[in-house]
Amino acid sequence: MNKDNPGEPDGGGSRRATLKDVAVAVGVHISTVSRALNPETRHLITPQIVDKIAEASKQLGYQPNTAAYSLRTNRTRTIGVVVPDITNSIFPPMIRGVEDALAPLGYSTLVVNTDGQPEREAAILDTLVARGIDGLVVASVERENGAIRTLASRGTAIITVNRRMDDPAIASVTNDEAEGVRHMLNHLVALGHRNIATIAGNQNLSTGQRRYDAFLRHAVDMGLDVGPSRVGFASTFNEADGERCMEELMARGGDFTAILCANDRLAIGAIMALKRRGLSCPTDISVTGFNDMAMVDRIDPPLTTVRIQQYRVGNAAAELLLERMTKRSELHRPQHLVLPVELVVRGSTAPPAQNSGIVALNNGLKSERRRQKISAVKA
Amino acid sequence: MNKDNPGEPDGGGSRRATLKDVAVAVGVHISTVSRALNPETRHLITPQIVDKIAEASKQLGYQPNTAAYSLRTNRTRTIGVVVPDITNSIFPPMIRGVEDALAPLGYSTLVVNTDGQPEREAAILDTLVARGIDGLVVASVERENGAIRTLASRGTAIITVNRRMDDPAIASVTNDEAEGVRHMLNHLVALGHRNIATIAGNQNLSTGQRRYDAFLRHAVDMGLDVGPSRVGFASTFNEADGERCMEELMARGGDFTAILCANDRLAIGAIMALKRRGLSCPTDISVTGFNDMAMVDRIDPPLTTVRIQQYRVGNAAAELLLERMTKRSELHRPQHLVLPVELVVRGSTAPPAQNSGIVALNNGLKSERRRQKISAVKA
DNA sequence: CGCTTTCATGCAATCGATTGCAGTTAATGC
DNA sequence: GCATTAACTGCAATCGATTGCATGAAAGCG
Repeated sequence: MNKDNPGEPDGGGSRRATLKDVAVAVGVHISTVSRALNPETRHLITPQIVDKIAEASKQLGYQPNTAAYSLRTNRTRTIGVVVPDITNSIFPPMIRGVEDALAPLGYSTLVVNTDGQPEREAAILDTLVARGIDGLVVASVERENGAIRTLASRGTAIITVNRRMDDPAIASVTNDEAEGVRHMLNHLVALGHRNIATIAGNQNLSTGQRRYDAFLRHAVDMGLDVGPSRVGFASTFNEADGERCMEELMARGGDFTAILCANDRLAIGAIMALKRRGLSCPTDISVTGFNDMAMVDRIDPPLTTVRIQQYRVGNAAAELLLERMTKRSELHRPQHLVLPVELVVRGSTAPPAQNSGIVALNNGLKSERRRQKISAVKA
Repeated sequence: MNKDNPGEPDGGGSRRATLKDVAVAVGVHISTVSRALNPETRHLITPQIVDKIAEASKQLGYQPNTAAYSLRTNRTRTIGVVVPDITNSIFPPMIRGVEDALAPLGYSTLVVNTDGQPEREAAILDTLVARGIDGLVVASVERENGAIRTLASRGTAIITVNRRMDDPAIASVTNDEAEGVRHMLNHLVALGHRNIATIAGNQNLSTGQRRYDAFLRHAVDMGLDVGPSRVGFASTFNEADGERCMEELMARGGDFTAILCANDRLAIGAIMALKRRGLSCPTDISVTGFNDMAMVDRIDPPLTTVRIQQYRVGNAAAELLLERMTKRSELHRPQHLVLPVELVVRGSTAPPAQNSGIVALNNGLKSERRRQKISAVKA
């Protein structure tokens, strides 16, 4: 009486086997099959029957219908991963970190891009919750985000990764930005730099804000001069903005011998700006990055940077998320995991040259040097 | 009588509104609501009622339950994207190409990694079909793959992207490998190279095979000598294997002045091997890549390579897939789209030096040159 | 040997949508 | 003014699983 022919395991266009098919094959009720196939309820069924059901279900190639399962249980075993742009190479390792933790447990991952546009992000979050995702890993979040807050307050399991919100109620896994900046400043000072500029990132992002804060705090602690003429603000974490900021800083006088950039892409842009001006990194100016994204060890010059744990940050986020998705009974205390970072010294930093810095060069002579020095006076 | 309180649009832990909620709010049957909300069937309902329903549904924040929809219609509006490793930077642009084409139409994308392991791929494909995906974009496919073939023959919409199967029945969107290789050989010959080696990719992959075939064919056409001593085979498209192959080729004599690598990562490995040996690219040996993956324009030396259309290849695949998913009625003729490629000349290629090549150097003198020449004799 | 308890299984409701069919109402034709 | 048709809307089955409850049989007990 069945509309199609199940029974054969691999027929041409044959319907997928259902619980019912297995049930009639074995001669039991579908609820028995359901219980026998579910490890949680298997003990309710006579072992011999369980065996027969297992056999038949294998035979028929039975695979549970996800939609039916979701409809009934309200769980999809799907999570959403929201990134600004998968094309930005720091995100894929995070995504893999998430997937590798969750896939073995039967979860699938919906990956979506926001391009850093909050409105788009809001729309995307809507689609994801409409799809009934069990949890959300968000790498694109700004420091304040109403959509995320309402979702979280409604009980959706959410973890932000790499970035965090100001609201401490939203759990996060991030890197130790402050330590990274401190290490980097130490490194530069140890090389003899005293006049250090910075290209700060977008201050609406926790990464941008925290790295800049740390720069200010630690620079002062180390007795360095920081003034507005030594700070450029990038609105986007990309090469073009790095270039723009570097040019601005140079135009403003540029009495510095090193520049700490809030991430690798800004640093790359900064180096391009230097090159364009006929200056060289690190000979004239030391440039540092942050993140240690792929390939920055192979560029020219190899970038000195702070290595964040891109994969692990995603992996850890997935594990926290898992907790929140499963034992959603116990009320979730806010959780904030901060992973340690590591300084990676490469070729883009060097001791300040006798007469290095840009001031020297601003005053006319391109590749020649002058004596008027500010940098590395009495390191 | 309702278990929870819908009605308020944004309540605390309130249930999601269903068709039923909208129906009682308006005072019609749920089937009417369903039809009114579906553009296809909207015309069956009185306009005023449609308006009231639209109003109420907005008011209640109604969003259709995906699981219920899928269960009933057997369509999930979800597609699977299978890549070897999202961390490999040529894949993210393809994935974005797919997403950007499909997301506006309400499709979501499940991204999964195979790590190039066929067994893992098979298991992953199983999960995807178990989830009832409407279509599949596969970037990880080898030239022969039984799992894909059975899926396709059972009616699943499938497109392979970047790579293709030998079986012409499986639709694909790829790049013009042969043209890329031809352009590159032309470029090298124009520079004066006559002795050109190659590091071929995995021959189980269409990219590896086609690029190598093209190398052989066009090299012969151009009257170049190619012998076994000038061919290295990489089993994996990565830097380590490129390095290994380059070392082997050098150990074997290395009577060549340029080497064409089957992709950028192999080229990077080759350049590392040269550096390690104290040789320089392009002064001693010209090295070329394929793909133009991100950042190879910034490495040292900037890589001469063939630009494939990473984003467009994914984008086009999504569009073909869409056709196959929607009008699945008409029988699908095999489709193979091949996108044009472009030569990108950068710093890793140069005319052969007077006494360049490795033979010269193998015979003892490191950076010095000898007269015994094979290269660029009478170009 | 009869009664209670336990264990295994079946029954049927349910999740939230879609859709063929039936029924109602209104409109039209003559 | 009545019959016929058209236009809406409602009814109810259905998709495939899960699960509380009921029922049946077997086992234990006195």
